[in-house]
Amino acid sequence: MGSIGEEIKQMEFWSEYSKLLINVLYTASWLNGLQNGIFKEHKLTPQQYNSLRILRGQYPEAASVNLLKDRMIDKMSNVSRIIDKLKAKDLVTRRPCKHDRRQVDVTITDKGLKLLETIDEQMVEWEKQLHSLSPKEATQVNELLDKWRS
Amino acid sequence: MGSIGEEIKQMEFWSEYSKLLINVLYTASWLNGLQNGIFKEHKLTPQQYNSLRILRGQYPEAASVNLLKDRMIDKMSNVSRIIDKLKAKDLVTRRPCKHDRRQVDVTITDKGLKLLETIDEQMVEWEKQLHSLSPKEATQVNELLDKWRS
DNA sequence: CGACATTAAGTGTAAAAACATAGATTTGCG
DNA sequence: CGCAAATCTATGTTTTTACACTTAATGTCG
Repeated sequence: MGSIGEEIKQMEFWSEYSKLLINVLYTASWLNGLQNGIFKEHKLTPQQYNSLRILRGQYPEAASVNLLKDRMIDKMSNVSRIIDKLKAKDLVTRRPCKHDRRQVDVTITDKGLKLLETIDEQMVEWEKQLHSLSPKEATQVNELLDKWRS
Repeated sequence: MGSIGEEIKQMEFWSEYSKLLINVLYTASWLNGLQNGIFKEHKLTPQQYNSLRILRGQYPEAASVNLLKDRMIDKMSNVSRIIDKLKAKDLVTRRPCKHDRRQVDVTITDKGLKLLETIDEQMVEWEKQLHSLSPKEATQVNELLDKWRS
């Protein structure tokens, strides 16, 4: 636990909402740090991984750059260049969309699917570290975060 | 609500922990996006803001670069350069520490304190948008996130 | 004291993010 | 149809991050 974690608990005079704000940002950063260990092994950035996951969700259909952008965790990403990197590693293909020549069809390759499978295995192991909440509690946080954003 | 938010709810076959992982990352990105609006007005990055907040917490004491690093939400930040930027705007001072000449004493200036006060006001207004949870629910999420990280 | 490990802060560099904008295509409407 | 607005992707540029390394100072232990 970092010192911020301690600090969050001590901010008695702050509103619960301020605490929640910082707590969520801090927890996300903590998760990112942990995940990066796995990503780095495969020379992927979190965003590249995120893109591949979305593309797998569409497979065997293609996804447009815009669809990717909409579904990315980080909306500000420059998807074109992320695709460039993935294409350079043969993890995706990119070809013009037939029905709308402005669009581009991005599809995950077998190599990309295989890489995700490998990472899946590691993720399953890694996620076991995160079971300090009961499934019920995890569900509860999920529901409350959804409600918060609504 | 972005499409990921919808998607999270639909991932019925995933473990609650996977959902929670993505949900926290997504919520943090959502919050960052909202906050950036305020920061940009004042030409601050989230990390510069974070540093200023920590320095205000220490005021009128100084903070070492290491103390800042430990308390930053994002641990990977290069604090030296963040301080450079803040110093260039006269929001902090930097002077050698007397007791340990390796260390540097970083202190928030009056200008920095004043800037934070301005931002505080905006934040209070902004945070009102985040009251779709009851205080009790906010407390609950805070407790559960703390437990999750432990 | 003196060699060696440790700690603190800063820097060089390549990669990635942020932001604005361009170029090409499609859409909608008079 | 024909033109303006909207949409989709890509690119140029600046700033920030990630990571390895350097320099300086302190701590440790013989």
